[in-house]
Amino acid sequence: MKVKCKIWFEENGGVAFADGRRMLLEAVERLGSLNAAAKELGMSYRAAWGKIKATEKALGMKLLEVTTGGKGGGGATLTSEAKELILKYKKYTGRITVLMEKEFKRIFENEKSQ
Amino acid sequence: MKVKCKIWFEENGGVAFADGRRMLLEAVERLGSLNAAAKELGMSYRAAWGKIKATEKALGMKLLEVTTGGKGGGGATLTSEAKELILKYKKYTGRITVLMEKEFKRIFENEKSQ
DNA sequence: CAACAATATGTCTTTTATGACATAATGAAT
DNA sequence: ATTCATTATGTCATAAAAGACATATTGTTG
Repeated sequence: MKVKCKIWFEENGGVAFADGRRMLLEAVERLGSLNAAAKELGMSYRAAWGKIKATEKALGMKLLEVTTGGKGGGGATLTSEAKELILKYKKYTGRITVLMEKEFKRIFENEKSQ
Repeated sequence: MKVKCKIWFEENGGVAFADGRRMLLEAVERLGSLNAAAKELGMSYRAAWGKIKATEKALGMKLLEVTTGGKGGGGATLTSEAKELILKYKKYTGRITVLMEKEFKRIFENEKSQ
């Protein structure tokens, strides 16, 4: 038996930010384009854009700095808020994952500590 | 912003056991009947039964000791495996919840510790 | 000013999950 | 043997989530 965990952030009740969104933002940061990021993750641009918008609305935070037109048609980069968010998110989830593994071993696999 | 977490157990990939199932099992233990437990939780017997069956299959573990017929029509009680499972589950999730709160404060609210 | 590649949205379809309905089967008690 | 409240399941309807399709907008570059 394995233990799993999904960690996400909420603001006033609504869904907000979890691992899928984090990967999407990281891909945008790396590729400089939401369209390219969506392609890389195998999802439609429409879906990716929708997730970003929903997250921005839920957290009340602007995530992408966007330009349209121009050479290459435009692009998107992360706001500093977004960068800080994914940094803290990764730090947090990494730490929790370690703690969960440790506690799981303690409670479920080390019978004598019951 | 708040952090949320859903913890569940898996066995070979499938869903298995999380908080809803735990409450259902506890209600069965208290009431001696799956039917009564379902009523208490405001779900249909069909749904409750389906969840139990799915969990038993996923974990490869018998959860309910069942009798049909007789005075009162029958009833259900928890197997010792089931009792042990919810005990450990509660212990585990309780511990993780505390740790998550603590880490959240440390990473998201205590700026100087960045 | 026409072309281009990306952002920006509305809408429709498909899939998936959840719950509702109906109907057996059980077996002690009467 | 009839009754009764429960377990046991198949099937169908409904709701929610995810994805597909189409189309407009933008603004620099050639």
